Amino acid sequence: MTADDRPLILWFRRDLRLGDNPMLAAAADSGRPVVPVFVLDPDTEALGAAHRMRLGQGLAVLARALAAIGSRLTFRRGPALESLRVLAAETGAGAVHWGRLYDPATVARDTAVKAALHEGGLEAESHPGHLLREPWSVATGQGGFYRVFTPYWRAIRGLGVPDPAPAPGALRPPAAWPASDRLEDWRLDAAMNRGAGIVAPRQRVGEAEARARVRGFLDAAVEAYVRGRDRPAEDGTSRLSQNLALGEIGVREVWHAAAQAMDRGAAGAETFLKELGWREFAYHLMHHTPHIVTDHWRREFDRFPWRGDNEDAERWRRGMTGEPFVDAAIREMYVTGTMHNRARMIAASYLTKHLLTDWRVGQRHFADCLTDWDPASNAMGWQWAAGSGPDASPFFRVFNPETQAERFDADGRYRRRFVAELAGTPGRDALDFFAAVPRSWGLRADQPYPAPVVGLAEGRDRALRAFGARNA
DNA sequence: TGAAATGTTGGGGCG
DNA sequence: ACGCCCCAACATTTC
Repeated sequence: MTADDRPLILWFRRDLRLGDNPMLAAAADSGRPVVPVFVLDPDTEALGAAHRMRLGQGLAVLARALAAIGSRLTFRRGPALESLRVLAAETGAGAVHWGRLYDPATVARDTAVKAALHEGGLEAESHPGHLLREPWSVATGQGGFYRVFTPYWRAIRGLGVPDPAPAPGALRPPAAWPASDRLEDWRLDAAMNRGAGIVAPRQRVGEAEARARVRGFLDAAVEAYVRGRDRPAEDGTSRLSQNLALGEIGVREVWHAAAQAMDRGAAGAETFLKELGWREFAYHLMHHTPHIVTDHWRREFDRFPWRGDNEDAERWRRGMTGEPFVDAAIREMYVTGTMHNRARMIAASYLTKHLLTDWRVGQRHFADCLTDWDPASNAMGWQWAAGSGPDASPFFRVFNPETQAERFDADGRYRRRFVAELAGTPGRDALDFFAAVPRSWGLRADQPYPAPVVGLAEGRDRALRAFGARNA
């Protein structure tokens, strides 16, 4: 039997890179013609506006990177299975390969796609690469899964991580390139409205930029990471989340680079590796308990008297709670597309505790506004903040935004950077907030800063009473 | 990867 | 010299 020489379709999803990409390495090794494709699937691409825009930026850069090695990214729109079948028929492809994803909706879709492709006589193969390890490959001594981060971390810390595969120097083209949509015609930034023009230029897009950032971070900021990562006014974090979310850089490559930095004595490298461990833990949890994405992980919170969406939550969404650290956090998100980790904890604690609002209200809003949105990290983070998650902050652990500001933004630089009303002469970022948000909100930089939605002591007491009532 | 209330301790001022 | 009070600093408990 001769080797199959029919083209191989490479279905790109959240792995917009050439290096450290097992699917791509396998395709290059096969020697077969390769047809790279991205399918905009209406069923599963009901994405938040910011992430959707950011996806468009990533796809444009990936298309150029593929062109540079003599290949071409084909854009198709429609249900994934149908689109892949049609493309296979058009190109005479015998196989579809893709990089595995782990959120419940995508797993369900991909399982069905794989079965149907097999049934249609096509080879269908999924590859790892989005994570350091497959979520099911880590188990406790009892054979179960981990519910607490520290033992999980101890378990994976010493395990080997596969070496990154090098980027292929070339991909064999098919006899003829299939027709493609024009990416620009998809208008992936349309849902962001005014925000697109503010957020887009602030993104670090693509594999080359991500890799440069890894190098820069591991050469400098990582030394002060243990403290610096908690100070949102400083450039003390890796800021790689937007790239990891879209797979613009492989997490395994980042892991090895950080491990090397640790070996040469870089102070914060171990702490940074641990953050990659948190991402991994989020996926481990999402695999074993998929309901973490939609329901309280601890079912007893089903009886908690959460407020659904409400006017206070709307003020939170608008960055107008009157609580400076919280508003700075929200406004940072509108302007930059991301939010500092410390700020996320504070904003989330404030919404779920001081405003007693269901964490899913915040989860949805973050999913709509973050360019680095990730289904596992977003769900775990919100449930952690709300107290309803595994290894979570207990519900009665209520962040005081003013105390937090004292500790992590003592000179007020972060708050003034994003809250124009608090700055004598507001800077670019503070003013851009007003340019990014909908005109219908009627916000202006020269209006007085609002009074707090709720007193800190009052909000805290209300949350603690609600928690007490739940237990009664 | 809290915060606030409450408890304990020990030094110094003072009669 | 001694007890008493005050209070800061720290520790523990509670939510």
